[in-house]
Amino acid sequence: MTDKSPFFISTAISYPNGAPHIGHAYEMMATDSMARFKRLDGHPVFFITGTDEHGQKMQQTAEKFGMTAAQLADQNAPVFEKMAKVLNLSNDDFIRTTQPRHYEASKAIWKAMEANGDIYLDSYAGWYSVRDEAYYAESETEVREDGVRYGPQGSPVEWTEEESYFFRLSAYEDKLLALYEAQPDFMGPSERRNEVISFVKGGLRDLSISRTTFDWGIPVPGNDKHVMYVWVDALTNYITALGYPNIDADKFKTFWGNATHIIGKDIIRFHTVYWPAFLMSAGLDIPGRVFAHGFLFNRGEKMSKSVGNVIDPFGLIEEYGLDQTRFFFLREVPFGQDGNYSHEAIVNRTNADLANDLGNLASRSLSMIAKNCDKALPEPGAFSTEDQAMLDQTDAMLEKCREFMDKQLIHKALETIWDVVGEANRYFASQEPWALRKTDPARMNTVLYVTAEIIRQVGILAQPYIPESAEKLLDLFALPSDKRDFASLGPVGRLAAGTPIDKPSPVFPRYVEKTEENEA
RNA sequence: GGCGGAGUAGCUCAGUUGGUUAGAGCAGCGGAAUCAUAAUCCGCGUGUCGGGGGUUCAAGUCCCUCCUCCGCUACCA
Repeated sequence: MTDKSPFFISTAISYPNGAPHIGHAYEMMATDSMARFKRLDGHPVFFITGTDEHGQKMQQTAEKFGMTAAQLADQNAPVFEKMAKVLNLSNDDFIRTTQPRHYEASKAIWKAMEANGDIYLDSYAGWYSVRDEAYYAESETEVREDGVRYGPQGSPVEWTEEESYFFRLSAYEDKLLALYEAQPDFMGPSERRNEVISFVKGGLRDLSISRTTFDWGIPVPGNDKHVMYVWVDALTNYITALGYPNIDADKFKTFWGNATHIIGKDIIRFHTVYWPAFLMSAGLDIPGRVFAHGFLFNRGEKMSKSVGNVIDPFGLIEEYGLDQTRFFFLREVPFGQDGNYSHEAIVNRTNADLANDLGNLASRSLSMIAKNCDKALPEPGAFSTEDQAMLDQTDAMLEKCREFMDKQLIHKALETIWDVVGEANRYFASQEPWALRKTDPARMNTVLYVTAEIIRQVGILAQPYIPESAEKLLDLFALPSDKRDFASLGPVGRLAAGTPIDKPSPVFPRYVEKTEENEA
């Protein structure tokens, strides 16, 4: 109600040298919930995701399939775009780094860094890992029994010598440390801070930012023999979306300056060291927050193609339902930590929280209204202590959720909402409206009214996480679309007596195990 | 090797500045109810709070030490 500042948020862009996996989907779902939350809370929001299509890995993968890198990108990027749609993302743009606008932005930031005296030409020789896209010192590598030399990440390296442009990262050590000091919330979760700080304190070497050994990338301005290092290119996508280099346009002025980047914990260094250094060099504002989420494991095991336990997001959604999938990962996994997936866990969690606790509460209370109150929300009497306590807890949800979401604690926000759902079930059972029907209909009306009001607010607050189901839930009250944002939460938006309520249709189906009996 | 984090009920975790019988959710067991999506509500845990030692009237909560796991980082044959 107070702060309505513009909000820019991004996922990392995905590398489409293969099919999307659950990790990509997870990041998208989580970021989407934050974008939706801010929108419903009255902020202008710009939310982007996309694909990072350049680099040697793309080129090599493409060669394996006998196609060009561009063809591979054109084949795979749309799958990621489709996934965003299937996940019901509310993204305002989808950046592909092969788009002309992105070439323009990348060349512009390069020139800006160059104009600032931070780019110089030198040469680089060393052990290079194609998979890691990185050079390693000889001491970091080892020759294994198979006669092949491997880098610290376990990927093969080869001796490479090339002319390369360098970014004067070493000049930014103090500035970065000052940034971390001045902006304690610059990165999260907080455990990551020390790691990054000690890395920077350990001394920064200038960064090689161009390649000549392949050509699938954005040409370096003024020297076509070089393509940009894929991370210069990739990070720039965030401002491409805002129309960079046109920094005087409204879009850029409105949304750049306090960005929130949601990323995986594996790429935190690129986002908390390189990216702010690039931005400082180019004279642009630094993001407000970089938050790294954890990895998802399949029954405690890392997912990998060789183990064959990779989860296909499309299949997951088909099996359990979109909102069930969204809810499970956002509620079950503390955001920022690693998480676990299993069939039992998702069935338990979604059946218990969605179908049983919320769905059934809506069903039993609204059914009673439809049957006993002339299909309209009854007029409540004076609120009892129990009624008022219940409403107070409900009205207090927004404030708590807001605080949690500002810190990317998605699971805590959901916990707050579902605490109310649990309390509402206890309230409903203890008030026994079905018994009051005969003994005290007026009191029954009050209990049903209070319960309906709780469901209204839960529905509104659940929209960022389970948009489709929340919409259906609110439809049960025929709530107008302009009464569904967070400004309608709390006492100001109380349901009006007389609101028509039909016999409710189920919003959250239970997941029933497939057995041979059920199949037949 | 260094730095940091973690080790609490079957599972996932809470446990403020040390203080009554260590908590929640889920799973499990028993009961109630029948408005409801066989959903809901109530009751039920002999947990060495990783091991050992110490400080204290009092420690999961502080100190020392050891073990295990994880992250970052360094290095040596």
